[in-house]
Amino acid sequence: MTLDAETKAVETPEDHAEELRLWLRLLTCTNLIESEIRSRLRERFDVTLPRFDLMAQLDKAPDGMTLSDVSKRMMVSNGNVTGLVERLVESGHLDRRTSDTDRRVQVIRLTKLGRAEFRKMAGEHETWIADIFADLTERDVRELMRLLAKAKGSAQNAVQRRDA
Amino acid sequence: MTLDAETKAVETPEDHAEELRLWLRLLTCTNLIESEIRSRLRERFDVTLPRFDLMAQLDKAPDGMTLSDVSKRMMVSNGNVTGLVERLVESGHLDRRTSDTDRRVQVIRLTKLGRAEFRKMAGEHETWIADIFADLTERDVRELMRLLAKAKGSAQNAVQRRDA
DNA sequence: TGCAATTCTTTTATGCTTCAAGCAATTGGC
DNA sequence: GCCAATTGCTTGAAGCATAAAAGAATTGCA
Repeated sequence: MTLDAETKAVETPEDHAEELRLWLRLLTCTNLIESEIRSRLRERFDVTLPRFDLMAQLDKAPDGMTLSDVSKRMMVSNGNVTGLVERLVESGHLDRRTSDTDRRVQVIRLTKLGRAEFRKMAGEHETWIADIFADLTERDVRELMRLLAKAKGSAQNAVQRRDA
Repeated sequence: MTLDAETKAVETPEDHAEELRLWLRLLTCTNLIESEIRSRLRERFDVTLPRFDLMAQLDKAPDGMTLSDVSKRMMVSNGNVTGLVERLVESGHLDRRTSDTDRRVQVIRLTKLGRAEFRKMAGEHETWIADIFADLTERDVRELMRLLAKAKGSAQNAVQRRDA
């Protein structure tokens, strides 16, 4: 069996068609769900996904966060956060102030309005997700969690290898 | 057991925390891989993922495709395709002509240059994906494929229900 | 103390993405 | 043959996203 596998690996340069199909399926599945969530957020609350995600971060940080913190947590660029925050301050959902101890730092937090709206959205959002995964059994969910964790680890290793 | 479950369902409005965590994991996992692929495409070939995806569609259609076809296949808006195609024609990767039988229709196909470059990129791309999923066993891949298919079906059902 | 390096944020240029509105060509019913 | 509806594409406005450069403030070290 081991010999066979090795022989094959030498004969045909490599067959990675399965992995490729897995990647495509992962991507389609995620995109399908993501675009459904975007639609519902837009329709129901007239809000975009990036705005929702930013508010979700801030909801977990009652004392506020710096723009850098947000940028790291959301895994998006600094410049991106600057613009996003600007629009959310504009609409009254966020409060932004310069830190007392370091004038380079901007601290943002949810306003009362922002928090109230987010909580409302988050509640519905959770039911949408449940609805979307309704056909999966508890066991399916557990297995997916496990395999996705493994896949994520594998991807992180690949990133590491390249960065090295 | 059944009674218990039902009782619980009535008492606590619902607990969908697991599904929510599954969604977040699916999203992070996909984003991690996608951004790694974007980086590599950019570094190695100075090309963006949307351009690569569009060329991938055209590589499978030697006789060309209409913009609408591309738009459906890629699941993006018409206006998006218009701009994408414009830039790829500009750079010499695509050939675009008005259909003989219907002057509304634009038919695009890869140029010789476009095809050559795409083939080169596609080859490396496949090895990147294999590298990214290297820690998964064959069995893991099969299981993930199966569960993602189920998840996709579940999501499609949810979309259907909402559209209805 | 002074100044170089670092850190935090913003700005700029470019590209992707959507939706909505609009234009051009074709089709279908009368 | 005519005209309304449909189809295919483009345009325009707004938002999201990045990388790179630059501007401010702080830190650390000689």
